[in-house]
Amino acid sequence: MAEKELAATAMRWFDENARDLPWREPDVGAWAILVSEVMLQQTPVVRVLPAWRAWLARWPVPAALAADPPAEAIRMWGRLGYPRRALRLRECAVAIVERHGGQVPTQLDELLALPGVGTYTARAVAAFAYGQRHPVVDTNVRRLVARAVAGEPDAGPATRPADLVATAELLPVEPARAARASAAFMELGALVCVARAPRCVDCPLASMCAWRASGRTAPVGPTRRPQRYAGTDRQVRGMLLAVLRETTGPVHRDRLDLVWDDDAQRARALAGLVDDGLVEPVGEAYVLAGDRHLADRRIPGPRPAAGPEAGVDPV
DNA sequence: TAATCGTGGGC
DNA sequence: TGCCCAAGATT
Repeated sequence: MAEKELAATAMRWFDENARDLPWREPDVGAWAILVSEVMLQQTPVVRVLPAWRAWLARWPVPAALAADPPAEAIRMWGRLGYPRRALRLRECAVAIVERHGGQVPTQLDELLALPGVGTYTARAVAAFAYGQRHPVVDTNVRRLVARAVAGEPDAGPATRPADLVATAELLPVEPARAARASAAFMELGALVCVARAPRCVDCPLASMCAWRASGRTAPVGPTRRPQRYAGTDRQVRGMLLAVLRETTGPVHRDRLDLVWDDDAQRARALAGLVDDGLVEPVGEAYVLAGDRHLADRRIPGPRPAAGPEAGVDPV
């Protein structure tokens, strides 16, 4: 009972307060929605907006992206973070061309089988692009349901099957309305029922919120967060990739040496980038994956190559 | 299950 | 300033 009421109230609020996001326009196709969902994985909306427009202007259909080398996708990804997503999105485009005739598949299991598409993204596409009735559970929805329904101050660290079940029970029966309810829950979680300082004063669900009814109990223990960034391999990877991204053609390793002092850590980070398929070694230099054809460009380095360069020959 | 994987803005 | 956090996926 209260469940239906929750969705109905959230949707009424959504009618008046939804942000004007371009991927919510009615004529937006499944590919554009899929691209937005991947970009929005752990990346704020404001940073995604321009990247999404540029990406779709260049690759309006999956086949277009599939036809370009990974390096182009990595560059276009810019500074959105987690560049493996760019790689996977391109692999995703390849899979869509090979397995689905260039059309984003409609079935949940087919979507889940795509590279870089997990529990959340598959359901988001099925619901928002195709109007199917699936629970769409992201961090916002989990937090909102944990508070409003379970009366807890926060959700657990990862999405579990039980989260999908709990959210599914809140959704209206009619598929299109269910999808809209999911969007409304997400928006409420993103704008009102936020993590740090929830704005219960502005929340339409306040009167039916279990957490608020309990007096907004505090979290039990300090939720551990091993998130540090400074000095990690992640930071070094980011700095190395930034240099490669902004350079056309091979970057000599002596140049990459300038990026980070710790030899062992720098080597580890670089090896990781190669291992992930983001970067390729070319002789004594490195390029973004798929840019080996630029190896005949002059490689900036202190020592001009004498004789035929080892390892530069195309395979 | 928990760790890993970028980046930048807000407080 | 340093920490928290943002529409997760993968191993």
